[in-house]
Amino acid sequence: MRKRTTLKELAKELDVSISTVSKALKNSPEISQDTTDKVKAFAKLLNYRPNNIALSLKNKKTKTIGIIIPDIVHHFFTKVIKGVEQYANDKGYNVIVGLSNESFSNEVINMEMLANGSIDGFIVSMSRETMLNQDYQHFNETLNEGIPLVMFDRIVNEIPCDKVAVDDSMGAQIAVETLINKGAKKIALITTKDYISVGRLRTQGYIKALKKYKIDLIPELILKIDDNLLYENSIQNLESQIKILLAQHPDLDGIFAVNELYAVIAMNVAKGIGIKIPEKLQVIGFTDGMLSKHATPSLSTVSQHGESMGQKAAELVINRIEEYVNEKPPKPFNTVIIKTDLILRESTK
Amino acid sequence: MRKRTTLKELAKELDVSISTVSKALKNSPEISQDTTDKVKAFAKLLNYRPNNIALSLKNKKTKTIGIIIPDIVHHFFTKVIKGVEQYANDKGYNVIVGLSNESFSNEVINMEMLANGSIDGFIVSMSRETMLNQDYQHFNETLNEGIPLVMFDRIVNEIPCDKVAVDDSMGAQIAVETLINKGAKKIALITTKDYISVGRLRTQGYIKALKKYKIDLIPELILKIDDNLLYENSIQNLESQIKILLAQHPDLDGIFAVNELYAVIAMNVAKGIGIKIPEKLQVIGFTDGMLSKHATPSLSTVSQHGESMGQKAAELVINRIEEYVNEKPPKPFNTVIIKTDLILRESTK
DNA sequence: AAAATCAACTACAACGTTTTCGTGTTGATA
DNA sequence: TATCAACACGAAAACGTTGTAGTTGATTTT
Repeated sequence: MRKRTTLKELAKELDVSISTVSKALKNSPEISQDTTDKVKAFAKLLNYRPNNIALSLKNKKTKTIGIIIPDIVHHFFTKVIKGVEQYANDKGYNVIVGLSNESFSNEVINMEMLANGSIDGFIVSMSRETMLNQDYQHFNETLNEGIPLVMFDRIVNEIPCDKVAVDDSMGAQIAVETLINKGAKKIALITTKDYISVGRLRTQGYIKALKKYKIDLIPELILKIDDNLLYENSIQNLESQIKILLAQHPDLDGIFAVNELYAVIAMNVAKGIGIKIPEKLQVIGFTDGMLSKHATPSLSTVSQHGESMGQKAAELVINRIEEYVNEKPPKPFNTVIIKTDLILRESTK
Repeated sequence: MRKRTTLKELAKELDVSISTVSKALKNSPEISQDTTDKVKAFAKLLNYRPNNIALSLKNKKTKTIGIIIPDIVHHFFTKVIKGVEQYANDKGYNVIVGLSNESFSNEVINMEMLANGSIDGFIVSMSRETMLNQDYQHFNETLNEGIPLVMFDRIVNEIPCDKVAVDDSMGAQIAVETLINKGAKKIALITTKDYISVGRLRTQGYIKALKKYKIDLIPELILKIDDNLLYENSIQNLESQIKILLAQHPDLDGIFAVNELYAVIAMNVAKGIGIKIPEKLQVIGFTDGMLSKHATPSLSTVSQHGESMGQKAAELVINRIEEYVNEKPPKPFNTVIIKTDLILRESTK
């Protein structure tokens, strides 16, 4: 087991000073070509590579960013991570992932664990519990310590930082308008409880679309799901609610759901009781994941471009990080809105 | 913007030495109760938290582990990461994620980027290209440098390290035997090219099951998919191959696919040409993800317990890491096999 | 009263770098 | 021959910690 080579070792073997070795490896003009060549050759021989940690300590930057998300087993977040990785790696940054599991305390612990110098900046999507508590102290503390923070998807006005969001309201509105234009007269909404910002915004889009087309809003047609329950229970609960909805409103001809899972479940329930999709009932979801593509019928859905969001978020944090070092006057915070695309498939006419 | 507090600052303000502050915070008996109290109070006031990087440099361990995977937009890998995170966080470790995107050079670059002191150990699932190249030098180098490495899922004998794998062959065999027991006489296999170890092993399981039941192996019934193509093309290619297969073998009554995507696509193609599932054709996949649960009909599948794999892998690396520090004689390497479970749903009788 | 003990600290090296500021040779110039 | 760059290199500080090895001054021991 060969130990890592250090400058000191190279210096000793070559009988020069550590400084000389360091400079030679950096092609400093201070060092003669002769020595430089010798040092480099020897360094290569011993497979020298500088110790990142030492560099981090010296430079006070780690070249890594932390991303904190509520759940990794989720197509959307996974896309975002991919985007972050891409941009970050391009810029020579590493990405360290923390999972909050939708828990406030996990989020706090994770951020504290990383804020001790391990990372240069954060990219965060809040946990459900944090949104519910509305306790943003850990974010503000992070910001106070001068650590850049970019929030995405689940964002909130109270925190002064850069943000990346999907145009939830508009995406939803367009989806619902599309249903209307394709002939739907009575459209149900399957959404989350209000404290989830994206659910709330998508609900607003639904309402706007109805208003625009002067369709009366029927509160009974809005299912607000509490997916705080266990996964299996939550699904069964949703299924039975949809069953009731379809039974009570046999003339329902459109469903808009705020994620693809809800949409697919709705389709499955409807198919189960013999309702033809899209002939009798049209469905549009949100998030263009595996489920949408391979459901039967395949699901028309609003694509959020998670990868772009990730890239943008990474770009924003890294800009802040490198801006801090240049001591420029801080720029005002941006909120970047990523536009959605409606992808039409078989679940709409 | 309040800067991070250091021991030095605390020392200066309190007019004691840095050592005293450090020791007081660690409750050293060398320091009087009086001083200890004062230091602690002041540290709390200034929100002091030790700098991780400095500690890493001093202790020569970073308390973070790197996980390198081919793709993060993939239910199985995502489950594994979750398992790794869980165990690692429990033990006070952070997790840094690197994506190879199935590319050999990305894998190498990512590992080199992290091996420079940023992490204490690796958890890796090889990229497709690495398996194809059979170039494992970067792994061996890592091991030579004394960095523990645990491989999972896509493993290979040539690398002397701990491994975590699914019992691919047995999982597949049981699945195929189940199809046979449920009345299937002519069973097709949809698998990957042979250089993917898991595909190869699952193929072996298929063959074993046929042999056991004395069913002749018909080479035409084995579809070896090259998913090295772009996603969309790859899917279209697969669809047309399945279409041909079903046309040429109208008596086909079983399909075993080595992942859930292939299985779902096969079901969709079959349904498209009017074949009833499971009455006429039974299908079993591999990997228990979202698709399996919510396809119509829902897919019977072999569950690989990704989360357990992740936990086990994390346990193995961390054990190695902490073993190294204790300078114990190295233990022989383990290969842990995680057993699969067959989950029966609607795609089988 | 000298020596030993003790409590409560401080100094310093070390972890691996980078970088600033020397410093000792050269060879050329005045 | 004294002066001065130019050249090639080295010493040391700094990043933030920790732990070992002093260093005090006071108290106890003999």
